[in-house]
Amino acid sequence: MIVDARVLREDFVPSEIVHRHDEVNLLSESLEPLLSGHRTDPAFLFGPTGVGKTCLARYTLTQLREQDPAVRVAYVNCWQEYTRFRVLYSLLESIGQTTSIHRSTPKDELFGRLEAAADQPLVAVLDEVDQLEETAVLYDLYRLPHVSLVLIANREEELFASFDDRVRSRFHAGTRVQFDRYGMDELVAILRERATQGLEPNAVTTDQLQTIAEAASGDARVGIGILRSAARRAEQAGTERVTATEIESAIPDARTAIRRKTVEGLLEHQRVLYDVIKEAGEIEPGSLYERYEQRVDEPKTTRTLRNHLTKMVHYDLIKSVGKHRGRRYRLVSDEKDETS
DNA sequence: AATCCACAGGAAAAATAGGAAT
DNA sequence: ATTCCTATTTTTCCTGTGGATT
Repeated sequence: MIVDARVLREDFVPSEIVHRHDEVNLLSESLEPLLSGHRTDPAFLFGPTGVGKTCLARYTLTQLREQDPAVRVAYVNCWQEYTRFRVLYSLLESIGQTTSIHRSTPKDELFGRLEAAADQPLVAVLDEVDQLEETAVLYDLYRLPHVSLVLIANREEELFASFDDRVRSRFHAGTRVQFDRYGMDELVAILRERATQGLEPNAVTTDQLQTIAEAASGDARVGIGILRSAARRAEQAGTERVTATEIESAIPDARTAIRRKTVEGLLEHQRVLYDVIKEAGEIEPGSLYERYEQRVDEPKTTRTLRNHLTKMVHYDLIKSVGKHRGRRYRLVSDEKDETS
């Protein structure tokens, strides 16, 4: 059933990009100065989740490296690496300069090393850059002449709103590539590509891919997740073809799997908060804090709970409705994704 | 309309952590 | 083992906001 499982992973980068030729061209044009040894203006990739921003960045940069292997590429996900230290560390890591760096190395030391590695140009791809808490690091990187930036985020306005003035004025220049939601047939084509590479021939029909694409509503990540999950079920059952019921049951899988993963990654105290909210359905902050304190040996202050809560809102696990006095917390509703 | 006050969230201080240097 | 150093997390202190209450 499954021939090549890698193809169905969401971080898989296909050898050919479907339906995004204009975007590829825009990005590679903006990176062109690197081939003649110049730095580039920062490039921005904007668009909702699952429209291929990350995938396209990876693809374009591997192509660039084929033309000029001297260019180094570092890929940083700012969701996990959201401090200045971690971003710099992560960049050094990918150019192999991380030896003898430890917890007590000052940030300036990290910056200095990056500065010293000017012999080869470096393209730093900062994914989910709107999650970055210390945007000052962007200014740092901007000052390095051998570092070129590719910034990936959902929306331009929100990204720039989080910048401080220094950063904002520097980043006004640069190429912007806007990604739109995939249309139904585009998504089907993408899924078809994955199916022919990853599954046995005729494992899924185009009609079935259509169903998946509809359920994914333009989000390729979700679509591929559904396909993967359905294929796994089919393999478990030992059949040669995916059945309609396998697809039906794979649809909720894809969404809950993502959530379960993030819930597992929560800290213990955050988990308690999550559980309390889950049990209550909807709860006002006051009694949320109360119940939390009853459940935990050494409760944290309400201030840090508030920090945890805003983080969990970021993770899209919970939602806060209302402001100030009348605020309530609840789990983010499963069903529909409202357009953000 | 005026006043509470429950809450959010910023800033800065303080506690914690953990590797390095001695 | 002890001290030092810095990133990170938690607490303390605080201000502003807008819904609730009178």
